[in-house]
Amino acid sequence: MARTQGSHSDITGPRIRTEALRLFAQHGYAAVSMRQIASAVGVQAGALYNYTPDKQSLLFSLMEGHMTELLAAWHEQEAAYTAEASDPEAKVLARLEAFTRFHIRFHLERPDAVFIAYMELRNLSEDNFTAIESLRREYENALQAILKEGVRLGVLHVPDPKIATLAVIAMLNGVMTWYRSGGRLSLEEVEGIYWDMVKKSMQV
Amino acid sequence: MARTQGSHSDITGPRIRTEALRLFAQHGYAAVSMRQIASAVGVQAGALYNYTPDKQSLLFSLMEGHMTELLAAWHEQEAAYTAEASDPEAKVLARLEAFTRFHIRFHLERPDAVFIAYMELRNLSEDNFTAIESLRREYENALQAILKEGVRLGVLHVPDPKIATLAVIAMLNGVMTWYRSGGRLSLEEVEGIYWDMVKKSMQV
DNA sequence: GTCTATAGATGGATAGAC
DNA sequence: GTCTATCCATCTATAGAC
Repeated sequence: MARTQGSHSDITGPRIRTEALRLFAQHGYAAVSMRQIASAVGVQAGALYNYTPDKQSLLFSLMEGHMTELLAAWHEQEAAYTAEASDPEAKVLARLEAFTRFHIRFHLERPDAVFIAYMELRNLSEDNFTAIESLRREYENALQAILKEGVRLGVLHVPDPKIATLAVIAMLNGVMTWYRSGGRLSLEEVEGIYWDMVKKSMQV
Repeated sequence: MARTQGSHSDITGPRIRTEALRLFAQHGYAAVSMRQIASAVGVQAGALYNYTPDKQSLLFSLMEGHMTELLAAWHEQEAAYTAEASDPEAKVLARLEAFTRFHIRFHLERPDAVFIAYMELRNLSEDNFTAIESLRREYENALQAILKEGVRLGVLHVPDPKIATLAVIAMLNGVMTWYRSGGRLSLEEVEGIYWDMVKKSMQV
């Protein structure tokens, strides 16, 4: 994968992120060397340091980018769905369904980023960890707000909103351990099956 | 943690496993050195090789031990619970509840082992990976059999038993990300909340 | 069974030429 | 911006003394 010597700032930057993401997801951050990443990109190890001050910053940047994208995508999606429904009761259920389907779709589209965002938390420095945890909590709070609203309106039965939030997200995350596109079930069917379980698990 | 030179076969062996488990869970297999493990145990790195041929075997042994314990404990538990109920319909629901409560309890008692069994799969050699995956599938099949039986008897509604199995296990595993003993909720309460969700998510 | 010492490999990161 | 070369730390695993 050797490349002619010269300047390639525009393509090398993104390529480093792509390959690092893939390798970190496959082997784990600690098990991947800068030389491996460089080799996958087609440059020498030294060249990586034109794009990241060190390995830790590269990991953090990947995780932060993912979490930021996730939050932005959800806020956009939520706004779209919420506008449709009529009364508050239907609206909160529509938001819950929207969250369920959005979460599955978004995460299945980026299995590597999701994997890293969860598995590599312990390899973040203290400050970096705090920052990522804060973004994660923000996302969880989005779902928790829906559940609380549902309880308030009497359309959901949730003994403990915090636990239910984490339980739902954990359940939905499970889809990534087995789903392969082109398999037995379409994405639409998978979303439907999970939405059925989520909805029923909180029935009044 | 220096220790007087001499023979300590009986205590060093288990101590190595305990400390390796803890360190692997905390920092990840690839990020933990044999020297760190040795230091935690109170011996020099060379001494570890009296107990394991290499680092990889140590990881595998920990994971295999955990999975074997899990299966043995469930088989024992299942037999006990199943005997109680009367008709087949009540029996299958009792088994599902038993599985739910057992899974939560067993996993909360060994957070480190569980964490490793899930997170370090990618650091296993090919053969070792196959062996652990086989044990994991065996455990999943135990739950899947319950769900299928429930469907057959008409007491459970499950669009896809395989997916439902993985969804339930994923949801229950989520408890480990937040539960701390001595916290707001007792283990009994937590089990109850999750059982409520599991049961309802499969209601006919 | 544990120690000390070390071989041999590999890691992150930097310096300086082009 | 990338390369080559390299420093220095650290790693796994082994050898041999006790």
